[in-house]
Amino acid sequence: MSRPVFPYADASTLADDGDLLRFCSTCAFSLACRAEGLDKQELLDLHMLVEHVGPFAAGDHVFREGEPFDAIAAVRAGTVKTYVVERDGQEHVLGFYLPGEVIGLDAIDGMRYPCNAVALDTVSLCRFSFPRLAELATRLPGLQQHLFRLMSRDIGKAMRLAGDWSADQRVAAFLLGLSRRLSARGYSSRRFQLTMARTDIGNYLRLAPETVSRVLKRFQDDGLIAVDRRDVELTSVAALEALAAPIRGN
Amino acid sequence: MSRPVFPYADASTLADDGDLLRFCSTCAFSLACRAEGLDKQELLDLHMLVEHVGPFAAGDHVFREGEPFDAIAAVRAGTVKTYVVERDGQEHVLGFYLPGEVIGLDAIDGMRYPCNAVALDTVSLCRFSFPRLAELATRLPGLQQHLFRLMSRDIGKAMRLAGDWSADQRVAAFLLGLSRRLSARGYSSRRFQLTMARTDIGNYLRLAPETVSRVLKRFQDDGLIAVDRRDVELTSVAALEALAAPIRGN
DNA sequence: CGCGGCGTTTGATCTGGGTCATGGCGGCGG
DNA sequence: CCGCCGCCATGACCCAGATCAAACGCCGCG
Repeated sequence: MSRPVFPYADASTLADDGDLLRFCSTCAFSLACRAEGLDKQELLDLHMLVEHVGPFAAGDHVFREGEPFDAIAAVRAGTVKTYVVERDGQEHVLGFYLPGEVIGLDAIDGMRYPCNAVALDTVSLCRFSFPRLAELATRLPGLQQHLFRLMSRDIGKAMRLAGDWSADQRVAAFLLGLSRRLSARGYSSRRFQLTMARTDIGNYLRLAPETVSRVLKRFQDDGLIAVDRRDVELTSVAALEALAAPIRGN
Repeated sequence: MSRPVFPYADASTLADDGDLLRFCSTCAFSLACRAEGLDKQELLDLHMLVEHVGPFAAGDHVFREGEPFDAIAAVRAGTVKTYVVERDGQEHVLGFYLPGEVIGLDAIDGMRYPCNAVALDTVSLCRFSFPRLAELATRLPGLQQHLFRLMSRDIGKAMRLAGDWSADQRVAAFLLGLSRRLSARGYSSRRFQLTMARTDIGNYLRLAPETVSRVLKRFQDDGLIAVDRRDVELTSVAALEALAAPIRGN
């Protein structure tokens, strides 16, 4: 989490709202805050405390379990995986974070990162010092509200994953979740790459990697998807949604 | 959530810190804020927006899924269960909330309660209007920080429950979690009552109620606990902790 | 171009816990 | 005091998915 840093020293030179919007879109986090009603000056204040860090190469760690917490980060590009290692050496994947999503929120309580975060491909981040962000949030109610929403959303998401769903339901919900999240960031919702290994998917969904393979194979045989290695195409979103329906959201 | 209301109209009459502490202890929420560094005046501000609601009788609903969200609540006495009902009628327990714990945080994102909350015994609550609480939090950094921590903690808790633990591990962690949370509020950590039915425990831990029964029986045969109907005594905390170790926290 | 390793696929077998069925027990109302 | 009803316990059986085992590509490297 300490890397080449490119703070927005020139933030005050923006000319008009068009500039501002383009400026914001480099970091999804502030875009979301814009939706919460922050005005131009407030967004500039927010951007003054962003550090762009990265790129991280696949396999690089963004932070490690136990390190002191000082910042949350929004993914700007790439995929981040968070995980813990059980005492028996078993890896336990907590989440995958795509562009626009925020990592580190679970570290606020405890003031240490409770898990490891690793880049799955080439990753760039927007880093926000949390003390400074919290301080700013006392002056910008929209920012505070955005933080509350983000955290509230993560609570709901984690609770949903905890259900006792079947392997089919889990995999279908996982694929649809990726699809939805990618399309929200402008990528195709039908075709995309799995940036993570089958083993990672299994460790995330609490399934053996063999089971993930088998389910994907069966989905393909049944015409729900087309898989080739890490490339996926959803060929029957409706059927997937029927399977995943009970796990709303994700 | 609309019930007899007893706002703290007389908050400003407190004489000294002893009074204040006793005053705070009626609501664990503000006690925790006190630890975050709120001073006397700030605590009084906080108390001005508390509403004591209840009592609710066993089976009464505190709120229902889909209702508009306007307030979070700290449990003052009793146990609250939150749950959702799947489309197939299956009940899915999301959590049990003991005195001092806060319900409704998962409703901030979405502005509607995403689940039902029901009293398992006689329940009293401290209700905090969320818009007013958020507004106050912009003026009291310690309060904001406390809210961030609470939500961060819930994220971690939900993620831990999502692991693929064995029935023994789940039940052991559940018992220890209750023990720890109860003792934090001054109750015995060795002997306590299960305020929820076996079915509820199963729906929370993703186990069939029969499995809960069997595991409790085996724990008793192995000398880890003594169970009689809803009364439990932990007779070998060490052994339980060895089982539950991987599920740290709870 | 051949080699080696890892991620993945596929098949065979095993098992933890779910499901179904039955029976006991304690509490409450009549 | 009796009988009903909901919760709990216990046994028999079954199945989804884990585990074990083996072979197959894809890819980087010498």
